[in-house]
Amino acid sequence: MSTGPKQALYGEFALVARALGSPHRLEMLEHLAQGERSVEALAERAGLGIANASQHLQQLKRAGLVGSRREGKYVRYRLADDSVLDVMAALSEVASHNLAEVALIRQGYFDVRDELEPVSRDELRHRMRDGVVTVLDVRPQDEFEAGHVPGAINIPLKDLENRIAELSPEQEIVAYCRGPWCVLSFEAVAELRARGFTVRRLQDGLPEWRAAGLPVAHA
Amino acid sequence: MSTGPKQALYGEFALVARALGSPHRLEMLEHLAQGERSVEALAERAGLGIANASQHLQQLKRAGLVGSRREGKYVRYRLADDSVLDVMAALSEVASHNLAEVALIRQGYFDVRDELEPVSRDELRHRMRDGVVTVLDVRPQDEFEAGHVPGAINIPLKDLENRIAELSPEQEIVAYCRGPWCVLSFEAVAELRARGFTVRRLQDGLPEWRAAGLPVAHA
DNA sequence: GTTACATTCAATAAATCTCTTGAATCATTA
DNA sequence: TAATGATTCAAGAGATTTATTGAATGTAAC
Repeated sequence: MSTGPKQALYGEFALVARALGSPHRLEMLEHLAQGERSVEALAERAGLGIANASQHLQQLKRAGLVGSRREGKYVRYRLADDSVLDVMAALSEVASHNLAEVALIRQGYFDVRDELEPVSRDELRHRMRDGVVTVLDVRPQDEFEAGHVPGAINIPLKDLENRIAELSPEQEIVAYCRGPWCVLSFEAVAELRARGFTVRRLQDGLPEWRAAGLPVAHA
Repeated sequence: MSTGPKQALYGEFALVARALGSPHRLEMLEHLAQGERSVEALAERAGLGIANASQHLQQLKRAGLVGSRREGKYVRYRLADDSVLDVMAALSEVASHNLAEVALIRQGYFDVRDELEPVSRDELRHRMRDGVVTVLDVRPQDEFEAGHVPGAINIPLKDLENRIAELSPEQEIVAYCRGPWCVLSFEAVAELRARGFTVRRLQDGLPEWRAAGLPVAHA
């Protein structure tokens, strides 16, 4: 009595959820959201062995979360489609609302609660049109070059301290990075605030900006 | 070198996803989306032992997906908040887009592809206002009484064959049930179509209707 | 208080998942 | 053709998850 279509659907959905249920795989997905990546690149980012990373990727593939194509010696993996971004964002929402640990981690960057509030994509577009905001992309340079918010300047987080002179203290700054989970922008905001800048985070990151149909500049 | 805030966040998100990664737990969540339920009721629905169901529920609780309160001898579990509905819907989206098995199961109910297209909540509201549609709730009676789309009539799927005379063959019917995964409405649509009715499914189910801020009628 | 009942806890075996290792495959380059 | 490099396959040890069982806890009814 167990295997009607209902049970079959539950089984398929559970397969997808289980594929999302590993920190390493989530980290790989977040990087894949920035663009195509080889197995080797993903393995290095996630701190995994090549064979291990390959197995994780195949699990993601079986769950329909990623696709791959061979390009010469390399196999390039990519996110299956934008609905994967949606499920990642939904996961982040649930965890942020209902897990005290997540709220604590996020708040750990700031003294004042209000500073956590992100800027919406719409609001940022209006401010950009009025020219009253500096958009700061704190991702590594290669990710910036593969696509970024038009008009944004790129200072990777680890260079921020050295290159802080490039930022004008008079204009409000909006920082963004990879997506709703990416802590780079949290750290950037915390550091810049400590130096007296007016900074906020953009809601989510570049992948969601692109998925919302907004323009993306390429270097 | 492994436990920065980034890794901690991945770990929390993975905890949530793992909790979603079991067919039994997903089935319990779908029932909890209809309203509060005791451990016993959930165990019976999912075909589990009491102790086993209790453990699954505690796993959901640790992941922040459900809450509970004691009411006399019973412990009533409930969905933590509406963001849980979002993540369930997002899971359904990914699976439907990217897993051939899911598409096959869904299409298994129909001959013609177009009949799969659901009616959006907005479209249904307009048709209801014009009085040109019968809204059919195919969930069991107790779930209907706990809350339903105003004006809907309740014929549980298993009674549909006997009570088919209650439906007017002239008016279009829109059927709904528990949510994006619920196959009751699929089966109802298939059966009614076979008998010459004009039927479509509502997008998602009652929990999503309520979460969208639309009115809900009680008993 | 004692009894009955719903739920949780604790302990265990079976199943599944993860990571490592070394060999196999597939496409490029010499 | 041989050699190299990227990825996948296959097998096994270790850790985690699941379902079962029986005992413990907490609440309501007698």
